[in-house]
Order: sequence, then C-alpha cells, then structure tokens
Amino acid sequence: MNSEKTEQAIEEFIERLGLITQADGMPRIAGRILGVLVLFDEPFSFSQLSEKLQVSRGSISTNTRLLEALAMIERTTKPGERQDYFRLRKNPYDSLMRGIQTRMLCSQEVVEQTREQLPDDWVGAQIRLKELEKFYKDFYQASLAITNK
Amino acid sequence: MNSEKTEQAIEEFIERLGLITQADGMPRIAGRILGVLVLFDEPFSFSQLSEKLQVSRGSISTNTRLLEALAMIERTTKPGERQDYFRLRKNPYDSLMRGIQTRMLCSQEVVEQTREQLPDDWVGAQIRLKELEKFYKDFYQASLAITNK
DNA sequence: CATATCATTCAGTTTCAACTGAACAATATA
DNA sequence: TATATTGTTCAGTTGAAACTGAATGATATG
Repeated sequence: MNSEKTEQAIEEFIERLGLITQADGMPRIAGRILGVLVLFDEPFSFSQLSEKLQVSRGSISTNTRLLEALAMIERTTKPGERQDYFRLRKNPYDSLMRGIQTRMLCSQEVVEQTREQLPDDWVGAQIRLKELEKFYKDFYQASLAITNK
Repeated sequence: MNSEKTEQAIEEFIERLGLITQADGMPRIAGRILGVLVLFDEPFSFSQLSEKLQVSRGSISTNTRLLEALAMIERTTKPGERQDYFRLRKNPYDSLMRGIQTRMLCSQEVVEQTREQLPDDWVGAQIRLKELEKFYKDFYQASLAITNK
C-alpha cells in the first residue's frame, strides 16, 4: 500500500496533467490517462482505467484511440486474457511536436500566400505580414530543433 | 477601390487567422481583429471593426481589451473625436511567447514536484517523469530562444 | 443641465466539443 | 449454440466558453 503522501501526489498529478492537456487543446481525459501511464510501470487495462478515473468506457475508448493515433501510448494484450492493456510508448512526445510543427507550417503558408496576393505598394501590410510570417517560421524552426536534439 | 483578387485575399486572411487563433486557444474574433489590424495601416475604430467583422459591439469590447491585455494592439484616439481607434503594437507576438513560456514553466514545475514527492524506488515513474520534465524544459528553452533572437 | 455619443458590463443565448451510456459487434468460453 | 466478456459506435446530454444586445456608465458638447 502506498503512503498517504504518495497517494495524494498521484491523484494531484493525474488531475493537473488533465488540466494542462486541456489547456493545450486536447481532451482532459486524454491527459488523465497519460498521467496514469506515466506513473505506473505495469500496463493498465481498459477497465482499470475506467475505474481509476471514474469515466465511462466510451470515453476511455475514444481517448485511448486518440492517444494511440498520436503514437503516445500503445495497446498490448496478455496471453490468455481478452482485455486490452495500455502503456506509454517510447518517445511519447514526438508526435505532439510534429503536430505543432505542421500547424506552424500551415499558418506560415497562409500568411505567405496572403502577402503574395496583396499589391506590393501596400507597404505597411507587407511588412506586418512578413513579421507574422517570421513568427511562425521561428516557432517552426524552434520546434524542429527540439525533436532533433 | 481594391481589386476583386485583393478583396478576396483580405477576407480569406481575416477568416483564416480567426481559425488559427481559435486553434491556439483564443477566441476566434480576437484573431479576426488581429487580421484586420495586420492588413490596414490606418487605425481602425471601434465601430469600423464591429461593422467590418459583423459582430456585436460587446464582442469588440471584450476582444480588443483581451488583445490590449496581451499587448498585441494599442488603443489610440484622434483629436476632436471621441471614438477609440486600434492599431497593432510593435513586437505584437512577444507576449504570446511569454504566455507560452510561463505555461511551460508551470507544467515543468508540476512534474518536478510530483517526482520529488514520489519514492526513489519507483524507478520507472521517476524516469518517465524526468522525460516529461525534459519535454517541457526543452520547449521552454526553445521559446526563450525565439524571443532572444 | 440636457442630450448625444461612445465603451463597458452582464444576464441570457448560442454553439460546440466532450462525455455518457446503451446498443451493437466481436471474440472467447462453457 | 448459448452465454459472458470486452471494445466500439453513436445518439443524446452536459458543460463551458463565446457571443449578443440591452442596460449602464462615462464623457463630451450644446
């Protein structure tokens, strides 16, 4: 059995990671699932997740599939058991970074295309659009740098 | 009068920037206001914004104040007029970056504190928490690098 | 002071994504 | 084959944030 202090740290971390994840534009429950899988070595079963987090099986299904699609977790099975188990993948945060990268790239392209379509003599607009473009480009480069470190 | 092509580029940019901004967790209208102020040299009045974007004065009020709070736009007045005017500030994206930085810092601290509160012999958890911590730290450093460039 | 012109506030509405839970599908076991 | 167990889907609900618009507040002008 875990100590009171440990137990509290666990619960708080799971909850906090849910909030952080939500602030980053993902469902809160996805973050809470991640929280569990970060903390525990043994793969967690579908039912255990549902029970531990007190959310419906439907929600577990949706969010585990989301995290699988993001390549952050993986599904495993145990011999002689029908249940699915989940655990954190290697380099779980790579695909998050890749998502940010493509978003920055898209945004940059939107701005670039707008700039090209506007008259050259809109000097002010051209300047400000270039600044915005630079912002997205810099951000893109920075996030590239993280993954390639 | 603007050419048809120019007009379309303007409308599309404003709309797109609204969507991008929303995807980044801010209200869509804030992004659309930004779009207008990026494109036009002359300060836009409160009423002009409301008319151009076809949204209520209440929404303009809320979102201009948000963008002011983020130091992305500034409010000006013209002598002999009571209306408020708005224009893009210098370095409009600095405070966005600062926002990201503080969020990354907070997240990193949450993870760090959790790790400290957990037993040392939870080896796996310690490792995975350190990885997550590294993710936030790297992201923080990268965003620092952008602003200091 | 009365009126007009603005910006702000806030209660109500709308909207949209997340979540639930029941129905369904798939698979194993008796 | 019948039953049990498990994951998925989807229609409906919920909840939270954004938006509206009328009321209010503030300020200038006659």
